Amino acid sequence: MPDKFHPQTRSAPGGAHDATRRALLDAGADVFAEVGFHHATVRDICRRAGANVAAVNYHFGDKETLYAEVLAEQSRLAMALHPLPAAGPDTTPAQRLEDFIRAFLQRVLSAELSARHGRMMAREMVEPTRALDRLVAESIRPQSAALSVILRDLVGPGPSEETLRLLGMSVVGQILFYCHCQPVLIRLFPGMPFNAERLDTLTLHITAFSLAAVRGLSQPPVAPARVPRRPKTPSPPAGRRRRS
Amino acid sequence: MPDKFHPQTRSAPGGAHDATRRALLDAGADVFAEVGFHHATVRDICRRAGANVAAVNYHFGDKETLYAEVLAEQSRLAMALHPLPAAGPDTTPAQRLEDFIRAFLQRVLSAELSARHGRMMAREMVEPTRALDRLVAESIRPQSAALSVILRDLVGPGPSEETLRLLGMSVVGQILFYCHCQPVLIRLFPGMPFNAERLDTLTLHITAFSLAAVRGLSQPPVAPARVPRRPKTPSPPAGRRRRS
DNA sequence: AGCAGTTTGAAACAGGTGTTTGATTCTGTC
DNA sequence: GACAGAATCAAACACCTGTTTCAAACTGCT
Repeated sequence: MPDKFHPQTRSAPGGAHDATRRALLDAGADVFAEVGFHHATVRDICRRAGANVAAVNYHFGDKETLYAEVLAEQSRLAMALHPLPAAGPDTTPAQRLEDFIRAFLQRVLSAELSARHGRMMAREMVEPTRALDRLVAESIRPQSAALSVILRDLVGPGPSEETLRLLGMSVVGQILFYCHCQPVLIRLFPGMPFNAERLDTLTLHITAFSLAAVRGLSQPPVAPARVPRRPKTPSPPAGRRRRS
Repeated sequence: MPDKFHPQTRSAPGGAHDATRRALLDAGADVFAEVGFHHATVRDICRRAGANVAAVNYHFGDKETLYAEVLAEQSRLAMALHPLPAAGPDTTPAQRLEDFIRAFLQRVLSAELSARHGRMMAREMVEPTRALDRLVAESIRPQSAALSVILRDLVGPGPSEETLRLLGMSVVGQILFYCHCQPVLIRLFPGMPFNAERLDTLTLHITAFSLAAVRGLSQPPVAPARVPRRPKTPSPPAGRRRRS
């Protein structure tokens, strides 16, 4: 009466049949990354996989399960291909921050993976599926924790956890910008790629920017030219309404 | 033989009929922001607008034109409600940067507008429609230029245009993070809102972070502890492949 | 009131979607 | 070689989508 059994349920890995299963995962990765979950049609995926329309439902139960499987696999793949380099005891926090930023950028922009992981994540931000909860638990939260450790080493014991979170988001925000805003970047600076080609430039810039920021914030009163308080209009819509 | 005339083509603004046209724009804004262009159904929009299914096609020609109109209007609205405060000659660059960041955050997170503009922009990043070109030309490019002017005043004439662009993207990346990554933030830090409520916190943090960064980068050789070069493994896939 | 033009409404259309079906082929095992 | 189970296939199903149709209601004139 409930769902039927689908092959993926049987965890038996030695199955001889799963050539089409693999083909579906690969085709699915391409299609989902290109057009997103809802634009993707199982007919298209099956065509590219050289399989029948019924293949998705036979091997995965439904389209959404295939999607979740693809997303998880792409995430594992990106993480395996571009892991955070192990830090020795002599590795400075600054170097570890650069490593973190470079690995993160590689994972989301990587040309080898056609930036599939980054694109799928960006889509997941805009219309989250059930797969996101798993991804946050298994991948994002550990990364967030790793970044917090690095930042803590940089800023010392002073700043609160809350401050540390904000610092982390400033770093990650810079990274993800190049992943999430490609359509605008292409239109705003045409002919100037902000993708895997420029990975090193971006890594070094974001690292330098963030390090300067963190160091500047850690030793607060450097204040070369304290801004002279101006009238300060905190009410936003007060601006310029007076043309009648 | 070609398209029929649709009311919006006639620019006559005084028309008495456009109550349903307005209702469609309003309902469309809600629905498009909530579920995105492709998930949105004209039936749903029309139901909320208290109009017939045919209303969208009658008043706008098709769904995509309605969408473009809604997007443009929301953009204008966000810009009008949270304009960049005019800067007097005595306004410091630092203050102008804060103004820019606050206005930007307000536009994308604003509760008054239910963050509609920000959400629609985020979706546009993931699956751009034709409406994006217009938006870049009319709204994003001017904003980008305004930010560049502020940053130029902060860093002086030294840094290249290219560097200025990177600085700008670091600032905007931090801002948009809170707009684009809400689904992750909610899961990662539940019960801790990173939305309009915390607008002031976010503004001050991003401003302080960016100012510290820009100042640190402008006077390069502060270098309190130059990182000692470590072996530096640049080849990413060298990791751990050896299990046979 | 009468009438042309505009605007609505219910219903239908045409096309695409994920999924299911049931027969057919393949595969490994006795 | 026979046979059970797994895997594939073409076809159909059920549903939802944007859009069209065309008659009915409404509107502002004269």
